[in-house]
Amino acid sequence: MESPKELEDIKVTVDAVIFGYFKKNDLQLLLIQRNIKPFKGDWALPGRLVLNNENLDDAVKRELYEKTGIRPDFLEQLYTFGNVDRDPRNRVVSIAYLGLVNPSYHKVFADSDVEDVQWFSVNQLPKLAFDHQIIIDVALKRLRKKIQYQPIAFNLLNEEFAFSDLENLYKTIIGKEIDRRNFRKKIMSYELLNETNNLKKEGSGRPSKLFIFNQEKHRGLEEEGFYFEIKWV
Amino acid sequence: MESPKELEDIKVTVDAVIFGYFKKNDLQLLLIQRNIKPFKGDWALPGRLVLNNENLDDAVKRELYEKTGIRPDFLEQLYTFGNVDRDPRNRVVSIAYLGLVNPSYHKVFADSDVEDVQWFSVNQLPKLAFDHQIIIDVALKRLRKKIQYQPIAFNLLNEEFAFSDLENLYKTIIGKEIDRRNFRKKIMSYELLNETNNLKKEGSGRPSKLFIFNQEKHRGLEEEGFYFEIKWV
DNA sequence: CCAAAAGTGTTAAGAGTACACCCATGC
DNA sequence: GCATGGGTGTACTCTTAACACTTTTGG
Repeated sequence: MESPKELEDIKVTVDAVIFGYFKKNDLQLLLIQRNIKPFKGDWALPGRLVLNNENLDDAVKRELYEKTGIRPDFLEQLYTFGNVDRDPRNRVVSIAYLGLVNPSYHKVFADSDVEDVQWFSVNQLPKLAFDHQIIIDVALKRLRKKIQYQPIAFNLLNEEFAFSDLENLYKTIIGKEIDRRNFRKKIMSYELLNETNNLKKEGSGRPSKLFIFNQEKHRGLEEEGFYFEIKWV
Repeated sequence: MESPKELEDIKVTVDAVIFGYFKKNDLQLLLIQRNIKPFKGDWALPGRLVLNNENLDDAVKRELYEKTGIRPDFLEQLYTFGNVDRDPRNRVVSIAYLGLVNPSYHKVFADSDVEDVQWFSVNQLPKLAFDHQIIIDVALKRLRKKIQYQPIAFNLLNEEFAFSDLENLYKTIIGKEIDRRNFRKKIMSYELLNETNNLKKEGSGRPSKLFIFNQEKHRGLEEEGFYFEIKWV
């Protein structure tokens, strides 16, 4: 029943979907341009084969840092893509990760074995290699869902951020208008933001107070079984 | 920087965490007894190497059917476990799946390359091979969470079930008491249960009406962006 | 003083929670 | 008629949702 052709010879890779938030309405995604076949010249998620002696998480982190200069503030496993025909060369099973960074804290560069590294707006992605468009769709869906029950969006903002930044970030990711007053009330009710003495003055209008997300307090609450939730935003 | 030792030679497997609900308070899990080393004689999740020409999902389904006789009603990818030292023989990356079945619809048997197949109460598991206890912990956590926002628990019940069965199932999985009246009101408010004309008469007490979960209606609502939710049950 | 963005409170409707008695059956 | 489990309603509290004006700054 088993022909030799069916014997296992499967490559294992990791791929990373890294989101960065630039400014109002601009959620971007980190892509690399391939300089080898197949899909040479096309854009793809950063990723590579997993080495024998490295854990999956370490493999993604290293790959990201070495090939693009990024160390994401948030990184978690997304889903594993393993259909038979995803790569024309070999059977490849890829463990995809979802990461969040504040791009202003990380300067990206292209490693020598990559043609280029660039941020792309999620609304204007180039044609992607392999099944990477599907992976990105899954990642976006997860991100949209997850910011509603876990306070992970802060990883996309500056350490000190204005409340309107958070509000715009949520609007951008969810793609809906939200009621400013109710949103603020809800977020504030969790008492997870520390107010700083600093103000953001930018363009016209009244300057805004800056806040810092209190990671320690959040971890504490999480252990007590607390759950963050923003209903339908 | 790369020694030959680091070159990739990784095996890819799938493992399945299959839950079955027997009766009040008895959530069980399907395990097989290994008859080869390592961990010979120990119990483990059903699983095996993925063949070159089969998708991951197909691999789990086939493995389950061939080795235990089960075709789960609900099956989804859980998480991928790939730490370096999970298997003493080789580097193995395992894509774990979470499945739900009604055990009375599936008679289990042990395939020839397996010592035995058995259901175990989740509260009384034997010592498990590899890192399978960790996989099970992740699966249980996911199940507890997921029944609160997706109506998947019905896959564990008979097609026609009494309301109290559902209630006990939730109590068993979540491990908390729930208010019968409020629970019923909430579930009924989704209008996803069709009442049948049949009654369940069993032991003493008033017979109970039997219901059927309306899959089609649920799929329809899901497409409209409907979300099922049972708050903290 | 005008434009722009930040900051703020109240009310009405809906959802969640707590709680106890009657009903239908078997023995 | 009693023991067992099934079936049901109401009042209170808390959360959500809708909604608009004042404040602070720069130009």
